[in-house]
Amino acid sequence: MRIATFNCNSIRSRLDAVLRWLADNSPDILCLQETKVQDAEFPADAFRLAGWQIAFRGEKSYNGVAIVSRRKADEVSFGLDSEPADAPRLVHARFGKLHVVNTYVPQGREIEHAMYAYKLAWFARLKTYFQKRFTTATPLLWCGDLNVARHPIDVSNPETKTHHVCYHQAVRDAFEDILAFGFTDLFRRHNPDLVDYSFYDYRAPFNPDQKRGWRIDYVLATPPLASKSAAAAIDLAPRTRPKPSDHCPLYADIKE
DNA sequence: ATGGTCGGCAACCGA
Repeated sequence: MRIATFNCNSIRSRLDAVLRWLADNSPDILCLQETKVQDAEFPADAFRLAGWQIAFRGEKSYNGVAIVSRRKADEVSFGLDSEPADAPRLVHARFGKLHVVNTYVPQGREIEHAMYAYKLAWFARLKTYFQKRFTTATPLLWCGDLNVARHPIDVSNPETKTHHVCYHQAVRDAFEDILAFGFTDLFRRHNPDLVDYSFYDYRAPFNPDQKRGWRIDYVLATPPLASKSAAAAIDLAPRTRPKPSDHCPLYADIKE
């Protein structure tokens, strides 16, 4: 089976790009982030007409997550179950024994901003969420825009990014603390030395060789699935199409 | 070099 994740930066604006990516890549499950639309205005019919099931939760202008799937989920839930109430940043779906958690982690704005403390707390809350529901024996995939680069190889010019909210030591530590639950970073497992990014800031447009970016989107798997993982890659194609995206789809192939 | 461009939405916020 193929599982993928894509921060689409507005599902209405990127609808054609997403449907084309689905048709071209035929994933079983695609996790979307930053759909940026209220549920009543979500273009669900376009997915259903193309043969896809979809579960979504969003709000006006910001955030929003969705899970597109060939098969209908047996169970869907939304959000962290702890206080304070959170923006629509998490959707969980179960397909038989397989659990998928799709998150859009708070970006954090600035190290000194309250949103960065919120981001660090969000990671801690997510760890509790996983610990309460799952064990390392659960076939579980954690996907999404996690707004953190793990290692120097995962960001261009890392020495200049140590005070950035997506590479600061505290957020990297918070991420590793959740990975220690038992997650394997499938892209890095299959491409141990490959410099490939999943995000390219629109504000750095003179980037023809894709040399300035970040690997902040992930497919993470617990041992029962990591052991069956066969390949993982970032697809740069949507960056060279008529409506280029800042994030790139990332997918992993797992043997049945 | 400390900028730059998007998307939503209708002024600027967020990334």
